[in-house]
Order: sequence, then structure tokens, then C-alpha cells
Amino acid sequence: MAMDELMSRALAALGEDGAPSVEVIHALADLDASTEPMSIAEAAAHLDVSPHTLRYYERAGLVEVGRDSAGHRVYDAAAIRRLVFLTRMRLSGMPMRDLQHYIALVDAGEQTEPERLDILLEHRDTIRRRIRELTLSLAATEYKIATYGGSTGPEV
Amino acid sequence: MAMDELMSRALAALGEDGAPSVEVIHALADLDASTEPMSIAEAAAHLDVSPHTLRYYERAGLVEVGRDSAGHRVYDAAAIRRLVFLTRMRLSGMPMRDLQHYIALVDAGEQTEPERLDILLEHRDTIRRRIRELTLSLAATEYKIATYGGSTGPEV
DNA sequence: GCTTGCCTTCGAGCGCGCTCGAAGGCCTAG
DNA sequence: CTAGGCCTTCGAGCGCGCTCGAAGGCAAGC
Repeated sequence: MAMDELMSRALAALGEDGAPSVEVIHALADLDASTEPMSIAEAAAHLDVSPHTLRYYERAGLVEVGRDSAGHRVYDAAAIRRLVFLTRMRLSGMPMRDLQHYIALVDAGEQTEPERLDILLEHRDTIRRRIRELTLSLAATEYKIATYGGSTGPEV
Repeated sequence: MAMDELMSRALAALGEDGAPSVEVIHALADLDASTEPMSIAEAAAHLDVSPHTLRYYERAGLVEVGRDSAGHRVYDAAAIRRLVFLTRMRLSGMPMRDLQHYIALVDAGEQTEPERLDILLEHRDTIRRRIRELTLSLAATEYKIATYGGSTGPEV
């Protein structure tokens, strides 16, 4: 959906194995420059999650969402911005409870910024470790493909 | 030698900080031939999983393990080799059911090699996609760290 | 002989992150 | 006036991958 498209653009801009450029990040951030209030279905499409998931995030205390006169959720720019952050963190493996902790800190005021920064730094390291792990598994898988003989061991 | 190339690429991908996948490197390097039969505790330590997990994999049909006179499991070189493969695939995100399918093919004989190769090729692509996803999230996280202001949005 | 400790089998339970269903409300098109 | 469709709340259920506990066996050390 929208996020897939965004991802495709960003990934296309990535090239073979280069680090994403500032432009790519700007493209990602671009999502909220002109965001008008939207329904749960629209927000879900934008974020590439299900409406159920958005309600679940709200129940989990990750985001507050207003209601219109019919009682329907209205996702404004701030909510979408937060959800972009949340879905990105989820996609990169941050657990719900860490996200809940982070959001609690955000809502607690700016004196919690150092702790929030710590959380991000730690998450950055977690992502890096995971990438290295995957890179290693990728190399092993490619090796096995190249030498394919069918056994479960490398059989060198 | 092919193994040297693999290790070089893997190590090059590791970068500077931390060696989170020591066990994997160890497993990569340690597959030679000199694996002696071992107990479940030893195998678990070797593979960096719990004995419970090894029993679970056996129950799931992923590996057959012999028993000694006391009825205790004995992991021989072939079992360890298979488990190294299995744990590596698990670590890189291959679902149990795909692994069960793959193993069923292995046990079905060598005429299933093309299909097995297909599975590996697809898994390789999955790992690559995941790495790209994580690389993107990493860039976004680093961007947020660099411009840290505490809000949940990029605040560009 | 008895304790300690690792092992066995089996089924049940858990933590996570959704995902779904029931029961009903509001709004619009035909 | 009614049907369709999207929305609401709430609690329950699910799929995955373990993880654990109970009940008991065997072997070594004190």
C-alpha cells in the first residue's frame, strides 16, 4: 500500500548496499508534511497495518486518537506522525513494552529526553546486531546455495 | 578456499563493534569433521539453544537422535550438522513449518534437490529484504538520534 | 543405601502481537 | 424504509516458538 510504495522508493534509492541518503530519509519524513485528518481505514492504508492493529495500539496506550461526532476515530497529523514512528520501531523489532515505556516518557515531559535517547541508542545497537546476524546467515545461505548438494551440512 | 572467502565476507560485514554472533562464527568454523557424539546438554551449549528446544525440534520431526543404553540422547556429527543448519535458518527467520518441509524433502531423497534449492533461494531473498528493511529503520533511528528533540515525529 | 544430578516422556502453559467476532450505531443510496 | 457498509467496544482466540513441570529412571559419589 502506501507504505509499500514508500519502501519501494526508498529501497530503490538505496542501491546495492549503500547507506540511505538524507534524501531518502526526507522522503520517509515527507509523509507527514501534508497530512490531513483521516479515518482509521485511511490511516491503516497509509501505515500498512490493519484497522484492528491501530485500535490495538490505541488500547495499548501508544497513541491517543480523537473521535468525530459519530464516535469514529480521527487520525490527525500528530497521531499519524507518532504511528509512523511506532510502526517503524515495530518493524525493526522493538517490543511493544519498550514502545509503551518510550511513549510514557514522551508523555511525561521533556525532562525524560535523556532516557528516551538512551532507548533509541540501545535500539540502534540492537538493529545493528540483527543486521550483522542476518548478514552472516545470508553468507552461509549463499555458500550453501553455491555448493548445493542437498545435505543439511556444508559437506565441505 | 571457499571457506576462507565466506569467513572473510562474514567478518567484513561484522564491522567494528561487538561480536554478537560468536556462536555462529564458531559453528561456521567448527563444522570440519571432528564432531564427536555428545549429550543433549553439550549439544545445546554448542548450538546456543536450550535442551528443551532440542527436544522440541526432535518432536517436530526436524532431526532424529539416537539413544545410549540409558535412553539418553546422543547427538552425533550428522545430527549436529543438521542442527547447525536448522538453528542458522531459525536465527535468520525461517519458520518452523518451512524447515519441516525442507527436512521432509531432504529425507525424501535427492530427487527433491531442485525444490530444496528453490527454498534456499527464496530464503536468501527473504533475508536480503529483511536486511534492507532493517537498514532503512537503522537509518531512520540514527537520523532521529542525530536530530533528537524528543517528539515522536521526525520534526524535520 | 541414599543423595545428587542429569536425563527421560508427555502434555500443558506462556508471552507476544496481533486478529477476530459479536452486538450494535450512524450514515447514505436506492 | 431498508440495506449496505464502515464504524464502535469488548473480550476472546490464535499462531508461533518455545518453555516448563510433573513423575520417574539411571549412575556416580559420600
